[in-house]
Amino acid sequence: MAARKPKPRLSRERIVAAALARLETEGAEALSMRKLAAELGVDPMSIYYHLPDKQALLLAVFDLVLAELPLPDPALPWRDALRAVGRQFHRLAIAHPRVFPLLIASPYGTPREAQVHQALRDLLLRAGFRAEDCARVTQAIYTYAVGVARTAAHGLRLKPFYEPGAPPPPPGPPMTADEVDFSIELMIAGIGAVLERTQGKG
Amino acid sequence: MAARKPKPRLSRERIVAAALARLETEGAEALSMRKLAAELGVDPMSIYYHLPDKQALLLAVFDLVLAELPLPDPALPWRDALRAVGRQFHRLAIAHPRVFPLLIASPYGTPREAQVHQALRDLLLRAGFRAEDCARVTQAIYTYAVGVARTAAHGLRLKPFYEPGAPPPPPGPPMTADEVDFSIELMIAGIGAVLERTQGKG
DNA sequence: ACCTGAACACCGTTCAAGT
DNA sequence: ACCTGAACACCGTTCAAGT
Repeated sequence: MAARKPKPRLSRERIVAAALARLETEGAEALSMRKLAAELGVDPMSIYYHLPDKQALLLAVFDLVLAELPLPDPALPWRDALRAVGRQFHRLAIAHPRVFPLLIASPYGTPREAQVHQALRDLLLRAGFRAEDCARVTQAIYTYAVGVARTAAHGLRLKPFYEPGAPPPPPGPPMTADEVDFSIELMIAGIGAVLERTQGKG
Repeated sequence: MAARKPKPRLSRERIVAAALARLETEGAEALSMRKLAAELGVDPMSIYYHLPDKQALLLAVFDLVLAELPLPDPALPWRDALRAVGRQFHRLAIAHPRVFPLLIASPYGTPREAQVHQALRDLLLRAGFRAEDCARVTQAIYTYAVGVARTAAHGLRLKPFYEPGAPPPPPGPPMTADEVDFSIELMIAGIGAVLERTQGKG
């Protein structure tokens, strides 16, 4: 008779995937190296053979999630390309409401994050805007995306003040598609206005 | 001879102030109930008489910091009022680079946060915009502020990838005043454009 | 009313060892 | 090469007790 748990061998991939799954379903405080190991049917220290420490594990999870974000389409006019990326990002933030708050709180960047950033900058450069404007606009977009990530996860979150006994609040209500579209158009209008101001473009 | 440490009696205020100071100087991971108690020259459990738990302590710290943010001036035209609040918020975020990442990662709101939110909404209402636009614009502003809080604390933070041995990165480089002003003008231009679109206002 | 101290159920990680 | 297990130095918090 075969073993009930096939124990398909540990690997970096399997660990990171399990960490992501656990994070999504149980929340951040449930993600400990020990519980994760237990779930994988393995000694806590086994994880450390594949990843140096918990911080590295978290960053691997972040990068896995960000890999789902498509890069802006260089064939599209910049407004359309930005709108598409904005919507995709919102979709992702809604899909991973436990991951993004951790991601934006982290002081470390991930490779994928840098890649997306670069792609946005290239998009604006190709649209013909001045290089220093592109850098600043990209920064503004990035800044806004951070905010979307949190708002998507927690909503406006003005009401539920903390009460010691109470269970942690559910991840919602998320930003609606309408609200995000409103925000995106607001940003695009702002970018257009600022860029027209420094050069006759649009 | 008087005691060397006067031990000026424990109080909620003293605890919260010490927590904020510790957070700023030593970073988040150095803020444990035990270390805080040691610094206050007191048994760890003494803190629990004044505050229910660590989460409540953190929220008290957040509210203390946010109390420094002045409300928008109702006498000013909305663009000027928003610009002033934006700059103040950036100044605050720069001044508390260890606090804001925790604040924006938290799922709980604080009373002061709700108060600021309400004041922004009132400002836009008084400016004569439609109520539902005001709500959405306020949400966009809030969303952007969250991003500013993180960018101010960590910068764009695309480069320093995590290395296991290395010490945690310093809190900077912060967003510069120029970059923030660029962002603020971008947002104001966007708000103006969106609002003009739904009604003939400016 | 305000503070203490032992105890409990956890953490992440080091280090030497096993296969 | 890959995994284990004991051990260390921590956590936040409960609970009964002291003043």
